[in-house]
Amino acid sequence: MKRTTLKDLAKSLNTTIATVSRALHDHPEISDKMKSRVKEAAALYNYKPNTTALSLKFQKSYRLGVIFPRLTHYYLAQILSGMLSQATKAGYKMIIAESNYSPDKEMDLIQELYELDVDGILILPSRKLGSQKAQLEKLIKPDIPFVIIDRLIHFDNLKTPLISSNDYIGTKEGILHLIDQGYKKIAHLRGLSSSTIATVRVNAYLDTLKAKGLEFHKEWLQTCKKFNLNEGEKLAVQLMDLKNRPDAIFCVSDTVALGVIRGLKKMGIRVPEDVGVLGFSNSDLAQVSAPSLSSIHQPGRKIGIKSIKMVLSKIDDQKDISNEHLIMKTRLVIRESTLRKG
Amino acid sequence: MKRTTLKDLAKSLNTTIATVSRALHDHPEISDKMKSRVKEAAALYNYKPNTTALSLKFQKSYRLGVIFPRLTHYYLAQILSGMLSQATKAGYKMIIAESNYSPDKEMDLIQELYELDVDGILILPSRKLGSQKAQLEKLIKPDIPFVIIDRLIHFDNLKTPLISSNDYIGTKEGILHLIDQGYKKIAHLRGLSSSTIATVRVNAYLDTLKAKGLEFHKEWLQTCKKFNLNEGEKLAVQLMDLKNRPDAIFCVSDTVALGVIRGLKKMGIRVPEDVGVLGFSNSDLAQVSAPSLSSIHQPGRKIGIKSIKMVLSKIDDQKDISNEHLIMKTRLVIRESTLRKG
DNA sequence: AAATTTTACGTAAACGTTTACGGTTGACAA
DNA sequence: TTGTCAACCGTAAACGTTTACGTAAAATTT
Repeated sequence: MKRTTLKDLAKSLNTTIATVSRALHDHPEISDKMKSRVKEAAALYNYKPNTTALSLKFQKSYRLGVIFPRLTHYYLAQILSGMLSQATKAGYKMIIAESNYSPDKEMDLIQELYELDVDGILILPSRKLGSQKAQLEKLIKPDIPFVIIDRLIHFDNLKTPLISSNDYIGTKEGILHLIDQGYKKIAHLRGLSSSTIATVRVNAYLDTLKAKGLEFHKEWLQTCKKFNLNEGEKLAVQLMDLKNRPDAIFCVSDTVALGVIRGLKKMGIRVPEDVGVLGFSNSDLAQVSAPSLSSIHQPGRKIGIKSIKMVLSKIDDQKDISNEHLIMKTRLVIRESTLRKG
Repeated sequence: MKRTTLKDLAKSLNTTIATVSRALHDHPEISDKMKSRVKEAAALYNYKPNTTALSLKFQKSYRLGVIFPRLTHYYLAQILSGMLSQATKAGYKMIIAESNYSPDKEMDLIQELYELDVDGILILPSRKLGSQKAQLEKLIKPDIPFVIIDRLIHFDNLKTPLISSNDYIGTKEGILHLIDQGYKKIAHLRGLSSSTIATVRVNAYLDTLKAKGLEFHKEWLQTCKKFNLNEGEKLAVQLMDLKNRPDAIFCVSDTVALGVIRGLKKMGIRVPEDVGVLGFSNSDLAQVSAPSLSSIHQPGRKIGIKSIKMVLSKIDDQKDISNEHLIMKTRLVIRESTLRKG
């Protein structure tokens, strides 16, 4: 009924725990005969080492902590899924916490993770983080690897590895696609100014417009705060009320994009014929909407997998990762909402 | 730098580990003076007990294992979110695994969870489970609590607690709402016949039709296999090709429902004016679709929370939970896709 | 044959806890 | 004075591992 231990094996073989342990690890000072006897017994009694005892012995918890702002978003769940598969493969367990987009909660959770003796921490910081950056920096213990995902946060006195998608190129490809489809007046509903990633996208947007010689008006660049349907709808109406109307809208998220489409429809504006709409993240929402939504796919699973690999390369192989910046390729997924040619 | 241990406290107070431990636990054979000295030092050095050592000592891992078919579905992520918050609150960690809807993978994962010494297992079995039921039953160890979520599986020689939403009443309310909106020919795209829950919904559907004296044709009851957009679309076309067309379609999931809406639209059929469409689960897809989708909300978070509470009532309080069947209330969320009156 | 090395295994400490048991003080009663 | 009994604290074992160190027998060298 109870799990077999080294002691059980030792007793049944009339030897000691030490010998059994060494035999199982193919220690050179154990005879081949003893090794095979031990391994046979281990297989017979289905011996599995007790991970708790190993943790205590090696002062390693084999636990990784990760803080998500939320789990019910497609992209974030994809990241989690990638993390879990990779961590499990490497014999690590994950402790998952939800910050609910609250920077304060994040700080508390980091503390709790340290108290649980995690061997590493991964975090997807809230986009509302800003003034609390310094506070966050103080919490980080340099001897425990700390990886930041999906944000580009640079601390003053501390280097931390970063992982995100390449939103600059992703955005650029998206805008080029819009231009290719004949859209000439492209608006952008951007993310918070406190988010470096939002700024990266804005820069890519502006750079591409300029490179292609397209016009730009500052009324075409609006900032989202709620990131929900209603906000998209309102901003769409606002954009269409301008005397110089845009003919395409590049949105910070799929949800906002769907709000935009809803707003446009209510005003009798056709998508994609009159106005093109481009989302971001390629969530499950994109393909079910009507019209289906073109979007910039972020490789969530890959980001999850890579981030775990990075943490473990530090933990298991003492690799210095403090300067690593992993920027993963996006992929433009073209659907109906931007397709008015061919 | 390193974490404070009982040994550290003992040394700094010139006493022994045993005394420190007892003082922290308010043992009666420790003087009040010593207690306050110890507690003061513990606070000063920020002592936190080592969970690994406790696990080893008490032969409890404080880990719960849970197997999800997938994490990127809204409803499932909600359940996970509820589980995590409750487990954390109780000082337990969760080991999460993804079965990818494969019964074989599920079996493997259960084994792996046992090897990780989990104190309890929760599982959302694949809907394709069927012939493997007996095999699953054999894997279950009676001394480790095993809770089945979102399915109604009854084993031959073993009682396991079940948790799910009350799909019978949920379905009934949904159908009654359709009837209330004037729909008279209601079709149902059902789940797999191997799923007890799918059968419950079919029964509720049939019972309600009969109770209200509505007509039923067996062509109106079709079985989904893929549960994706395309399948919904195809089945919608199929239903509309019948000489006796239904005027409402109750779907097994929101995704299928959105596929149905897409199919209907392509055929020029208006939703909800000509045909009403009702989904299930109330995922994030429901509110963003056009028209927005009425759906039957399943209380994911609550199910997650309750299931953890149930497992822990067995682990921590030795409560017998083998006969527990927790059936949670659903909530009908009425949106545009079924609303053709007022 | 004696000295030396090698081979192969056992002993015990350590990781951080809890707790049964033992032991030392002092107060109080006989 | 001697004995009894709390009150209070220390010793050590246990949970399941790994591993430095010790040690016996066997193999090799002189």
